[in-house]
Amino acid sequence: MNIFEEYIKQINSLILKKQQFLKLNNLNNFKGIVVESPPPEFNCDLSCNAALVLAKFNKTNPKELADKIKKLILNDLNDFDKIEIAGPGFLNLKLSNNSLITNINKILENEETYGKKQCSNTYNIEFVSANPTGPMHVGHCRGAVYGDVLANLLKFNGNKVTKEYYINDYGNQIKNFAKSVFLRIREIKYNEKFITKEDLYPGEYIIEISKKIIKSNKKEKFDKFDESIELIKKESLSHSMDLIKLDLKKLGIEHDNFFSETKLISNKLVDKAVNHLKKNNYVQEGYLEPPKGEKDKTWKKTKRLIFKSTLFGDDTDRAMQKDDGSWTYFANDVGYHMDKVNRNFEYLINVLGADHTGYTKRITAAVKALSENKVKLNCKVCQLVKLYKNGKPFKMSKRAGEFISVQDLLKEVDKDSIRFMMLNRSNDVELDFDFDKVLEKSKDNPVFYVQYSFARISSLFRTLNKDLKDKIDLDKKSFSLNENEIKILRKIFEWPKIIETASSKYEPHKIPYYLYELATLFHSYWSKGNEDLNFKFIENGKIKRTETLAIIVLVAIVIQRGMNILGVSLPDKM
RNA sequence: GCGCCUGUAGCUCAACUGGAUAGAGCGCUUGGCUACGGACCAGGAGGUUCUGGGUUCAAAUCCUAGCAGGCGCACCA
Repeated sequence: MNIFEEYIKQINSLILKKQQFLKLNNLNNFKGIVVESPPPEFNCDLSCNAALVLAKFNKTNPKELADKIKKLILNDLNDFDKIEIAGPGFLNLKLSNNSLITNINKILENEETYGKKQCSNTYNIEFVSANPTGPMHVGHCRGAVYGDVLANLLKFNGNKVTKEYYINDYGNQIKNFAKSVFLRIREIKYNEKFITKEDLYPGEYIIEISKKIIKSNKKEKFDKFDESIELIKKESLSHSMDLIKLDLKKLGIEHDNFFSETKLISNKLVDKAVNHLKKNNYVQEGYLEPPKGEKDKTWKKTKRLIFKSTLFGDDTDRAMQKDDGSWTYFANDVGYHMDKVNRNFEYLINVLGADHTGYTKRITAAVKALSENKVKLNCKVCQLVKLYKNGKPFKMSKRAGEFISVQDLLKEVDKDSIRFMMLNRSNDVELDFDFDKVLEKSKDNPVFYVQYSFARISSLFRTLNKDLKDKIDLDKKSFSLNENEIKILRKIFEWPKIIETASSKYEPHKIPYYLYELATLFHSYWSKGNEDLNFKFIENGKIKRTETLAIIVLVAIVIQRGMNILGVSLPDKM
């Protein structure tokens, strides 16, 4: 149920019915006409721009048109008490008490699904996909939470969502990773000193993995790297992925599918994808231009397979093969995305870190080519996270430039705060994450502030000895809302719209912002009781007005739905 | 040189995707509350929305030319 959508339908069909009376030649399919919530200073519930939009297409005076529409609405629809024309021709509508009650009851009766937009599409969200050469660092955290909440959001609306992790377990970096483990094993077993080199991974976790491998392979001698490489690769990858999965679990994230790059190669998915593209002439042999900007002396002009991604909006065509004829990383990814397309997803979403900005065009182009434009791939880039402590840039690393791991972060900050704060910004803005702020129990800390409002509500219900799910009967004769309640109710009406834009534009940050605003209105109402005893909710252990109870339950419902989608807990005592 | 992102109050950011007098938090400042749950609430000051041009009833939002910052710009992954 979405109150704006319901009334725009009614208003539009009324206008259609009375098109001649309104002297409108062109309705332009009602494009751009919306009902929304007006700025608070216009004390009304809904606002509609129909006259403004239609006046434009019919070259008439918007205010006069607004006046006609106003009369029609008051005549034909009985949900409204009063309509005012404001500004250039906005219709500001005030709902009657009866329609307020009807709308409140609708929400109370469908509390589990309030805000849900009925959809049934299939989505694949690929996110995190951190290299399996080590544990997750903070940089991965933002994309992880973003992807997870996006999945929750789309699922809430009834879509089928597959959360996927692409494991880059192929290529040179994995070889170096295995080599590092091998050398650590030699170090432990034969006391050979581990020498730090550029390509090798020195981290503590490598030693842990090495120990585990020694333990599970007591007979193995680990004499030559070439002989042990397969065994080491397999086991260390599995240990490494376990570490990552554990981190994710602690953040409340679980993927549905892990897709291995190695399997992609062994199943010849790349060859299949390339052949598919060749048939359409999207891939052919050719030469690439040397990279512009800094001159690279090692550049050689070599004939190779090239994907014509410029046909699909990329800036330059892309190499599918290296000099030695093997596939590039991109070619493998094309194979992977061919598989996604074949699995019949309607929408693909890739959540990437800021360092992959330059990659999005080519893979988006590839999906267009692979699916003949039928499947939409949307690459969402999460900008950097900057860590602060006490307002100062913060580095926990022993050596400069080393990333702070998720484990380190989790030692200081709980999952709820991490999740909420990681979404408290639009994904394409850099995010400052302050360790101290996040731990504060104050208005400074939005997580706390929202949770606190729910704790207050829970406490209220304990005092009343009532349950949030108890039925509420609103009396039509005596029904009236005070100024605070009407403000809150109007905010509650906005919830479905927040869900709608957050999910259709992939902007989950709308939710924390909204919840914070809702919590503010509630805290404000609560405090009114301190100034004026008339505003106290309870008298002699009983609620004074049923209306208040209903409004508070609505707040609880929306905060629960919202925090549920964010994956943040909502304690009833704090 | 090229691409993507960003530029809004002193600071960190919103702005229903083209709507009405551009809003929050922090900081500054004035006051109130001290247990329906205290960790809050109310008010005040603070703006050329980076700059110039354009599109229209209407621009922070769209187009265009610049400026500034960030991230990238392999046959790495």
